[in-house]
Amino acid sequence: MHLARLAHSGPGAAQLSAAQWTALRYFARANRFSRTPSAFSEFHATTRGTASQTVKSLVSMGFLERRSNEADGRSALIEVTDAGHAMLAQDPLADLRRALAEQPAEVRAALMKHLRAATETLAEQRSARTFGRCDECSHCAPRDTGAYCHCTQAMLRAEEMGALCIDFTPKLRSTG
Amino acid sequence: MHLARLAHSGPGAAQLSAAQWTALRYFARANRFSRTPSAFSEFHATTRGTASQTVKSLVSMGFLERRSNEADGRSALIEVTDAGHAMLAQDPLADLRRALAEQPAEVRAALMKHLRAATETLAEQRSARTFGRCDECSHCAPRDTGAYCHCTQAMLRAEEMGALCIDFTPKLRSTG
DNA sequence: CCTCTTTGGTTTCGATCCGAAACTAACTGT
DNA sequence: ACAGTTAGTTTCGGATCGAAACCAAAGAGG
Repeated sequence: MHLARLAHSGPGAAQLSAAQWTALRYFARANRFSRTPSAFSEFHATTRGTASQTVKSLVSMGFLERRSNEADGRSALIEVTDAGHAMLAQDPLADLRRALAEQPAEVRAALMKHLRAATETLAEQRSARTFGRCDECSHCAPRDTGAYCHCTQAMLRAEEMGALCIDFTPKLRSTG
Repeated sequence: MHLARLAHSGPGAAQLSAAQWTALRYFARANRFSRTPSAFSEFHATTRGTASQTVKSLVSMGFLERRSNEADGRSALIEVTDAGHAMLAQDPLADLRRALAEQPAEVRAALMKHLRAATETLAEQRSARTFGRCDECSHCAPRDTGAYCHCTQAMLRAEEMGALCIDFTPKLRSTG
């Protein structure tokens, strides 16, 4: 609702547009299979054309870097630069994060859990994707220190397990 | 976050812009002291000029009606028309409401409570207003079936107690 | 090898939206 | 009466976004 508008009225918000902030956050959190303009366009519920412009603007500002994907000549792999991470430190939504962080841990966990459930219900109605973490995805099978992803048929390192993936599919919920 | 974008990608969303939906919802929920273009501009964290345009467009579409306020010649009182209420029935955010309504009642209550706390913290940092319900406002003193508002110095009927007010001030939280 | 289709991505164009600034009119205080 | 403030509008220019057209690489099927 208007929480988002409120959050974006902060001091550091003027430097980037709302769409640019969202893109920067997305590419900082998405895993290597999901750091493409197309994936971001789905995440942001917009068109590929608009997403392409947003990415282009951030690249020209030096906050994102575009690399070619040798496995697929059409695709591009987007990385957040050092300047991009520095900019993220001034994220106007960080205030909101801090506000939420003041809540006790178990309250936060319950909040996230139910928000996720609502999001999934909504995404299903919109026939849109959900975008979840690898360690909560049904494609992932734990192996050694990391995991094997049956979807991308690749090994994931432990530090990648918390990243967002476009192919996320929720694990079966334990009944009850 | 991107929940809002997702919610707005529904079937009926095309008929009104995001700002217009927000305005329509606001004027349907705000009490009689808060149904003005200025109050909406604060709620939406935008300028009075932009809010004026949004209201004007909705009036010309027949979803809002503008009445003069005899107590203050400058001010305008905005009302939602029957057509406006009919349009609200197709609110793309209604899907989100339904998704949340599937959660158990006490979970919803906890969610609202903590979201409100986060909003208040954030609003304080932004030196913005909070916009809460009259029955949770420190200005309200219960009287008979309604309440007396010390802020506007007016009697509120029982059915007005759930409306949003621009002058909302949270009650003192019970310590603990 | 050669088409057809699909997919990832970009560009252009027009519509819309929005914020800043200038302005009018009505209220308030002295 | 006068200055200062507040509610609201209008205009203008910039930013954004979605639709459509387009290009190139990857598959599919024969």
